[in-house]
Amino acid sequence: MERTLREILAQAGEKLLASGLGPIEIEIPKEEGFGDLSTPVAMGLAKALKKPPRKIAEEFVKLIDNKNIFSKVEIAGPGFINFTFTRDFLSDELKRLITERDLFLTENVGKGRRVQIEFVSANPTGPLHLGHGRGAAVGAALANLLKETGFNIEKEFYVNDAGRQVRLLGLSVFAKYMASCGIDYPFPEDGYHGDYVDGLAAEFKEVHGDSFADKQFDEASENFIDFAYKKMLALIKKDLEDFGVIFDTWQSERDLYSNGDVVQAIDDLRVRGYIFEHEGATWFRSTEFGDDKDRVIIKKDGEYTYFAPDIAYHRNKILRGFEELVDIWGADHHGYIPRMQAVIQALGLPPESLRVLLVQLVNLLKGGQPVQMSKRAGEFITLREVMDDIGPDTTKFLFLTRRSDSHLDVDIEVAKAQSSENPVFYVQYAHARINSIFEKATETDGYVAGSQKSGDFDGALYNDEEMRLVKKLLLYPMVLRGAALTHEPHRITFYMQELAGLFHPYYHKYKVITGDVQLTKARLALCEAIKIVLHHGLKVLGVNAPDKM
RNA sequence: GCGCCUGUAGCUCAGAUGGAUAGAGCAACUGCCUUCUAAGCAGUAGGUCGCAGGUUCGAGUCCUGCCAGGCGUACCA
Repeated sequence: MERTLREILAQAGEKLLASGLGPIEIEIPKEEGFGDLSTPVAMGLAKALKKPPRKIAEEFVKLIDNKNIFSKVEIAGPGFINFTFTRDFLSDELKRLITERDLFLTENVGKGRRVQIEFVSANPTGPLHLGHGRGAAVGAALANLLKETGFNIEKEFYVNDAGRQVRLLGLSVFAKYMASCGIDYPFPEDGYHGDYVDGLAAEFKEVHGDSFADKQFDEASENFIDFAYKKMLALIKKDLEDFGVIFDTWQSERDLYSNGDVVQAIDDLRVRGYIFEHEGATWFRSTEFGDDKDRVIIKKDGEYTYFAPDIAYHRNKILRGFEELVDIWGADHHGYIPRMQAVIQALGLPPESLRVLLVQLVNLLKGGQPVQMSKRAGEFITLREVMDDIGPDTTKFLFLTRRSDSHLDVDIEVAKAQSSENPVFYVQYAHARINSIFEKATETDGYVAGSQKSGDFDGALYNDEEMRLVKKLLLYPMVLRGAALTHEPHRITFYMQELAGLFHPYYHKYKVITGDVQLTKARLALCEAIKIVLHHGLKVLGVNAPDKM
């Protein structure tokens, strides 16, 4: 529907102005009286053409072809052009939706462009918490969105298996292990305190006995670090799998060092003239690209800062051939965006090659009271706990009903209590109900199972409520496209709720299966179309579309 | 101090690239199950879009200042 209008308007635009108008804005009017779709294009041209908007709108309307698909083209308000489609056109579109299915719902805007989405990338030093879960839900949904709109997507988890944090984990486990061997060993000041650390120490002892009891940490560090972070990584992987989030690749930070990527990346920047030495340290001149200050990448003591492997990692992504990089970070890392953007530009790429999506941390409440979370003290609610309590579908939906950069309060008590009246069930229920109708229809004489898929029905039989549903369905491709281009999966969530919100009252008011064969066929077709769209939307969100509930 | 994000109904949040009379869910109250699923439906309410200016045909949306909350501002990760 919107696609057709977009083409028609573009043609008219070329006639109006030889240079064309560029992308023409198409809106969904707030009121039904304003037509099915609308464009404010004339108002935007008023200044350039030095004519009143309504006058421009009139001229524009004259240039529009294919008028037969509109039942009304109206100039309204300050200069809106409102389009109302004919029933025949809408009915044909619905038939296409039913027969072409996903092909009709999706539009190839990506044209196979290679995009990598890196998300979660939690340190393998403990279980995933709720914030990671939110990142996982958003990243997976975004990946689905972009896949459905023609992008070539790879999902990657960056494993911070080098550096201070995993070392600290190893040391924490070492201390607990020593204690369990009856040896007094000081627990590291910034060590990890969670129960899982005790678990790791116990497991280690089970495997190795007390054969390490006479060792210093420096002698045994690799044993402990490797053992601990690999266990944690396996746990993270399992949590994500159970959450329904599967990664294509897992990139190890250690490999960046052993491959020589880190050294090469710095050499590369040096050749390009963005590296300098100052007070014994090696710096990256990020101010060249708008960062507040230059950044150290090799410290006075010869150690790399965390920034060095990050540079190498992003360079590595580019060398792998990705045309666009999406990083999903916790909002507390927003301060790193300028320096990462500087890296991208220093490597010769346009700044828009890297898009950083910030996911706000999740604020956890328990019965209205904030729960203090501290990873170091081992006090935090894990994704696992919430997922086990309210289920992966509800958890994901919850994370996806809000813009990713908005603060999110999750009251764990409320989330549990509301598990049966959560919006996700509202949407899933619509899907299940339609399936139930189909089951009933196949039992009824005259309706062969799946016959509604042929698109053989008479759209003229639809009443107002049904036409409203038809139009809503035909807007889905536009919503999907918009959500993909803006990287905003929550738009799909809202659309899903709106669609279900039209279907349930309709279901309640009208019987689909009636004595009238033609009417029944038409209604089954409409239900089929709704089911197709619900299924597609839920798939994008990573949520199940159950046939029974 | 400086930078980024947020401020919309009692609560949680949408609001599309600057468009027409600012929306939904939850919570509250009242009704509806011999019917294709009551995880549903129908009805009832709520607003100085943080405050003050500005830009223009038009501002919740853009700009400036202020207020409030969060985060960041390391040769930590």
